Amino acid sequence: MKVVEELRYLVLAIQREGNRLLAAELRPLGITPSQAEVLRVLRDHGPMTLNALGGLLVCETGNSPSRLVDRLVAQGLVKRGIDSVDRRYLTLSLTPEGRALHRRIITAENRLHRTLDDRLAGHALDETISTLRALADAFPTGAALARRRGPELAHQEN
Amino acid sequence: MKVVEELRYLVLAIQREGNRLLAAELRPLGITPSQAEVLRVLRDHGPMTLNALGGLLVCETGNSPSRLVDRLVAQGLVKRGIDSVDRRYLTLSLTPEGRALHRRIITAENRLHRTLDDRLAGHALDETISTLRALADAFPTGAALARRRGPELAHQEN
DNA sequence: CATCAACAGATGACACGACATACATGTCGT
DNA sequence: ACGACATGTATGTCGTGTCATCTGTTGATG
Repeated sequence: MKVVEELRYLVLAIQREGNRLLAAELRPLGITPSQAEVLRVLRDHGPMTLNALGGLLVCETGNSPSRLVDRLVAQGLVKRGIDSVDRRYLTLSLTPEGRALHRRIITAENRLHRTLDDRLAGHALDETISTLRALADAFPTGAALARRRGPELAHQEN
Repeated sequence: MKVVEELRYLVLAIQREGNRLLAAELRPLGITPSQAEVLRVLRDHGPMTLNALGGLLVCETGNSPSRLVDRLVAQGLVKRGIDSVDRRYLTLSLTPEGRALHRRIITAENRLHRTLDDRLAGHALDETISTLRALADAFPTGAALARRRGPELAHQEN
């Protein structure tokens, strides 16, 4: 089995299991990992339009996460306003309930991170991270992640 | 952002984009990445039951990939027989069409692998692979991958 | 033999995730 | 002002992926 192929399957396996573990942690909160990512981005990067949100999400390639947001609005976690000067734009922001839930999400994610840290004990992650970044940064969702890492470092934002 | 958290998002981004690229390569063949994995496992590990297939798939945690197989049967790529001595068991095997398609799948996957190799040029993958294995092997689907790497090395197969 | 537990697989329900397309709103050239 | 075009969002469709539950078959227990 080629090295790059094993890498592909390892990434697949880890993503699946990580997602399953996180889903289990989040289930008591009534949300999914993708929904948690939306809340997190809205929390960290203030009110924004649907397109801008899509550009910061890793979990969706961007077309536009209308339906993902729909469910959060239905749960009262996100407020969807209409921009008054250009009515094409939405203004997405967290409701107080969304902000409160965000704190519990952090706790749940931290439990997952402890689990992962335990499994990774004894492995230096620097080289792994930099290798994976080299792969990811060339892709749109990898770029989304780079934007979230440090907006000040990103060039040519649209 | 914690290191392990960045790792989680990198894995997510790479899995998504890798899947998208592979899906694009496979689209002309009329199958999806998950379906390709089934064909590959059936090809490499002979006829088997649905449960055994589930145990070797990374793309699904195993409950049982009935519906995944359904579509392959509907396309005439997989034959679903019933074990004559115990009618609970299926006997899944490739049809000649499935075998023929498998060769074209290999070609498509190789195109993806070349793309990934290019992006990874200059990065030594050994440490990355071993770190990711440490993470994956503790999980069921990671164990599936380990079984596919070398059945002779796996202990306590069920 | 009757019953029941264990097991293989199928199915229902729900939320993604990707793609294509439709709709609504704005902009710009003439 | 009008009409082509661009842009932001919504929606339809399809194939997963996960969980829960159901059905049918076998085998063990009495």
